[in-house]
Amino acid sequence: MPARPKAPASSAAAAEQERAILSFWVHVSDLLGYPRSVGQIFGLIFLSENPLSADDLVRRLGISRSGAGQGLKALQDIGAIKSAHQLTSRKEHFQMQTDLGVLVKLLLNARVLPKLEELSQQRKTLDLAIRENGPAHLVQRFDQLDRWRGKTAPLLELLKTFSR
Amino acid sequence: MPARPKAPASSAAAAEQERAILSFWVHVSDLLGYPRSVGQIFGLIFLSENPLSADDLVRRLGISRSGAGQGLKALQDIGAIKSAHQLTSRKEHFQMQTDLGVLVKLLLNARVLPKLEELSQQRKTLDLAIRENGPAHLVQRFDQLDRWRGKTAPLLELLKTFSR
DNA sequence: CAATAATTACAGGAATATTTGTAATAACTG
DNA sequence: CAGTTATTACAAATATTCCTGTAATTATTG
Repeated sequence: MPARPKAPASSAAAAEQERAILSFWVHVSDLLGYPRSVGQIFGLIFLSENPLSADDLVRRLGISRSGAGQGLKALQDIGAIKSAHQLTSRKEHFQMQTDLGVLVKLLLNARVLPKLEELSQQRKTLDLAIRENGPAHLVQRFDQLDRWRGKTAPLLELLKTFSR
Repeated sequence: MPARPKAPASSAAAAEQERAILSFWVHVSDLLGYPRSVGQIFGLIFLSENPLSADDLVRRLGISRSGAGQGLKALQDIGAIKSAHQLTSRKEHFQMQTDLGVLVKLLLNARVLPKLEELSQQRKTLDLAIRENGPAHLVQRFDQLDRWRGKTAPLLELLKTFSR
């Protein structure tokens, strides 16, 4: 019987549950535009009682060492995980950020809002230029965009407020 | 002098403006997870005073006929453009949806919300299962997720309300 | 401070996504 | 309803993204 030290209440069911949880985080990762492996890595860290090293991930996911490194870096950059130094080992270990609320704010700030801001800025510039010297039908197009903006701008403001 | 019938106030500047507007829509398209060509196609339709046919797009973007067809289909599916039948030609022509507010709602409903809903459902299932028979440290993880949910759920509700 | 262990940078290869080309289908015209 | 024009479906080609393997760099230990 292969050794499996931790809480294997019903070993098969537990394994299935782990699989489902990994799959959940892979979906989240995908929704946010991160590669599959990033979701898997976060999933394992979420699942694990103790902090994990890059080599742990290599072993359990079958990915390359550098792939693990890249994924961990991405997760650290957005603040989803943080380094947790182990006394017994020299390798760097990682655990999940305890306050996931912070994570959401960081994600909005780092990925979503900058893009939206840039688009909003671009739109404003174009709008001005077109109204200055563009053909009539394009002015009309930007009028349409303005009406759209009237409806969505509150939502954007809310997102911004939320992310502070 | 090559013929250019419409409003060429200052031909070079106008061309630059068109390029900037196309680029804007390509960015929007990318943000929403659509390929580049979809953004370009919508951009041209946005720019054009009159409805455009698939062949117009082929000519002006240098893409293939079937690529144009696929892009147009995607834009129709989300309601960004609509078919506008021309008396003079047998080809199908397209113009942009006049009410872009509708577009935002459609996008939310068709792309964003379903994914969020599915994740939310998955989370609920997992949470229940873990609390029923999972190890203590995982129960704790889901407690953390719950706190996160407490902060983001209102935002989700708002999105849903908004999209109706 | 030499020797070793761990992480990072980056070019090349594998996997995915997008675009094209062709062939089949559908719609219109005389 | 035969001939023509337009659209759609789908396999193959191309481009992009992601992952791996190696080499260079940094950190740690004795």
